[in-house]
Amino acid sequence: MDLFLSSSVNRIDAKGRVSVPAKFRTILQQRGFSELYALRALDIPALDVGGQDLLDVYQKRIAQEDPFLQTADDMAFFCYGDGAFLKLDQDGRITVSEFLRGHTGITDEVAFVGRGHFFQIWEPGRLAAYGAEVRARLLRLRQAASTRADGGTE
Amino acid sequence: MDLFLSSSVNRIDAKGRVSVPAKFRTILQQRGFSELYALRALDIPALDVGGQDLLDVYQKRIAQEDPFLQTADDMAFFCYGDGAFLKLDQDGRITVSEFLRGHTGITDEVAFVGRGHFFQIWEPGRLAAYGAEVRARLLRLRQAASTRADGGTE
DNA sequence: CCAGTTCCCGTTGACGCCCATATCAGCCCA
DNA sequence: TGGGCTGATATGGGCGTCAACGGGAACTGG
Repeated sequence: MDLFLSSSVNRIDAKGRVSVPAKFRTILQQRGFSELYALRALDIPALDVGGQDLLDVYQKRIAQEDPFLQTADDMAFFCYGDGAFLKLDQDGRITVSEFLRGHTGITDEVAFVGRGHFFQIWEPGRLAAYGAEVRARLLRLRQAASTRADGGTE
Repeated sequence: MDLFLSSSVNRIDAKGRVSVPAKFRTILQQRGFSELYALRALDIPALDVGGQDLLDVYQKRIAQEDPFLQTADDMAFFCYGDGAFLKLDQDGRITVSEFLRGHTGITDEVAFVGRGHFFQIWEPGRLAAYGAEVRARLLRLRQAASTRADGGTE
């Protein structure tokens, strides 16, 4: 299976390194990437991480915009300025730089979360809080739907 | 018959493994799956488990949503982030990770419950409590219906 | 020369692979 | 009808492999 799926938490060592889960590394290797592209997510304290293919997606999106308009400028600023390459060492670890810590609040542990064609990096506590939010929203969606179907018996 | 049906309880051994019921394994093998896809259920302390086909169902559902809206994001987060692959060992066992224990409250025994095209994993005690709830709800429904049919004997 | 980084090695614990045993159900045969 | 045989299943445990992790040593750029 070549999808990023499931989540796990790894510890940061004294040198500021953390192991990327082996499952995720395997997927990246299959696609031929030895470097990760990381991007600060817009509205959550997390980073979207993937191979160069993730960057390509954004670049193609930007190419569609009119270069004279502000949107193109904003997008480019976002994806280059708020992005970074993370190098994997021989043991499959990355160094947790200030770039990562600042946006996520990461201190000594990192949560890796699969998102399908990419994955995310979180501070474990914040991830748990966000996960609860998401579940609450989905549950409301579901209840709204079943209430309509029932005709309101609950 | 290729439906997940009936329930059974198996014990977790000292290494944290538990046998998946042979009937369920047979069904999965017939469909050609050697890996299970497990997903934390939204409103109950159980996991929905199936083959990759179960994941496909969710992916198709997500594909219907506008990828730029929050709902699509929530759904993807739920099905990838709150999901995991469970690998069967050669004896048809899975290891009960923290991923399973946290959401279900499982400690030393696991209840497997058939649900048709997938099955569920429960902590036996909670399953019994939930079963009682469900029966009570169905009973009320039935009584309400027969009361109305009687012409309002209240 | 120093700080940060990269390479490399050893340790530890978790997990997968393999085999052994117990329990049970179905079955055959007397 | 009853008793033993047989095969399948659940369960226990030994052992090798690998991932996560810690730390020493070399390297590099300022």
